[in-house]
Amino acid sequence: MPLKKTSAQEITLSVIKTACSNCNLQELCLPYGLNETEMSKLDELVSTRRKIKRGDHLYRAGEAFESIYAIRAGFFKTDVLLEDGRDQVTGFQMAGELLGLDGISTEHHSCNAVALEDSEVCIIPFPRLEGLSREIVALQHHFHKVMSREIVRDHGVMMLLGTMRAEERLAAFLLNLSQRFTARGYSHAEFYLRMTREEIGSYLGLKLETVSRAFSRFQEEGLIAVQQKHIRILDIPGLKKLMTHQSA
Amino acid sequence: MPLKKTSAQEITLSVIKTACSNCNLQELCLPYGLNETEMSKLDELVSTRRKIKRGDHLYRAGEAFESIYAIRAGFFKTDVLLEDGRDQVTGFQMAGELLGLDGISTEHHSCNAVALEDSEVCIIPFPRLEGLSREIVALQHHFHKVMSREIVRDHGVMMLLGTMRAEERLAAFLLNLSQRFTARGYSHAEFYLRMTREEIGSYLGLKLETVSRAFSRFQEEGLIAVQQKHIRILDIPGLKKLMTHQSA
DNA sequence: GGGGCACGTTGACCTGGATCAAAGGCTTCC
DNA sequence: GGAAGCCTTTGATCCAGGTCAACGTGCCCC
Repeated sequence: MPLKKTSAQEITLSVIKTACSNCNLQELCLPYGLNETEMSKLDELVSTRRKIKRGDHLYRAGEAFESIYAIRAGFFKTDVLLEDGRDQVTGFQMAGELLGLDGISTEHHSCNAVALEDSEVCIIPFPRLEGLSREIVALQHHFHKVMSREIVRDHGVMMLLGTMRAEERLAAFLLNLSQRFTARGYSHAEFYLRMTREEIGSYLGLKLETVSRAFSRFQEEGLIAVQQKHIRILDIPGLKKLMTHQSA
Repeated sequence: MPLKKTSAQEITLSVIKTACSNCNLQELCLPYGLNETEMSKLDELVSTRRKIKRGDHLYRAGEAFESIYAIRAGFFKTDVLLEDGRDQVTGFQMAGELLGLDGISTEHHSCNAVALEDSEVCIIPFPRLEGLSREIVALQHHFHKVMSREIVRDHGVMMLLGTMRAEERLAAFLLNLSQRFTARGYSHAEFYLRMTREEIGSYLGLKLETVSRAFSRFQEEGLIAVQQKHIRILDIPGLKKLMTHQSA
């Protein structure tokens, strides 16, 4: 149901629920820093949602690029496929994060986005976003920051893949998840992994067995408690130390 | 020497030389797709240059971010430093490419940019670029594409670091350089490397000895001719095959 | 134009993580 | 509720690339 500008008295519960101006992810997502008037303009733009079932694709590499997506709820992975069949997970995305920025470049998506649990995204038609960000300085600037942040994040992953040993990579991965869950108001010490050992390994440039062994080792050393996908982090400073101090 | 707006008859040779509208890198750089009027507006913005000597920094991690830079001539590397002293080269940049996009995110540069040969950059004050890209749709759109391209490039490097073996990485690296030199009108088969084996290794997540051995191996197999920094590519299909076919 | 030094090559050996293999536990879907 | 299959763990072995070491080379600066 597409949504038109509404006066105050016409606002229904469902409208309230679907507007950026009422979204509790504002601070993490695209609307960051907008005033009320600006926010309501953005509301008009971001009016449709899409639910994606666990295991389904939000988009696939090669498809025409039309929109970016803000994750309203759920958890995704993005991955890239090489001609010879090898693939790699390039990232895991959670609520408030944007998907699809890779597609702007060629006007075709360059990776696959797959839901790792039942999820919902806000659809942001890209040409209209460009239009609005010509009007709203704060939106333009924040969008640029978000793209830049993605570049910085990728440099961090390159660093991880290029210089860290297996256990350092996994420690960095867990600390990163912990920090992102914290920013969303969840426990920083206890969470369910949405992805398999193989997907973690793919992201970290390791084989699934190595990931599994590293988890076991962390458990032996009292750094974490693992049971399958359920993780409890017991010693954050310990993990940090392991990450930086190991191979000086 | 800062440059002010000039009327037609005031234009000197040095001004002509320094304008985007007369730059032969237009097609690769920021002005791509602009009409004449738009180009002249961009000329006003991109009015100062800076020369950087081999080995000098264009900017350092932590410095306040104010401008992005378009490489007018020369060759750069960017690298990131970890607290424990480990570092990694995150990219090599050549004429027509932009530097500094990582700084938008936090308003501080997140990596170092170092000239690998005597170089010259055009300084593009970022707030003014944002201003102009609110006026010029084509500029806005192209800038978004450039940032997105950087994200896609980084995913390619992650892929390389995460899934490829040493010789595949080096083959991918050589083919990428070859293709970028070609786009700039240089020979696709013969070039001087501006970086050391150690810098190549850092970028590719390998040790310098491994890079050196891989070069020797390629030479034995007749794929390339190497003498120190001078490279001649003899068998592009061979390198491509090696890149994809190896570990299927 | 010569001396020093950073860069590059090559060899020998070692090791972290890949690979191969097998068995046990969850989840999911009839 | 039961069975099938996926996911995970753990062990044994292997090897690509790292590490250590020594030597060669060419470039740059005085």
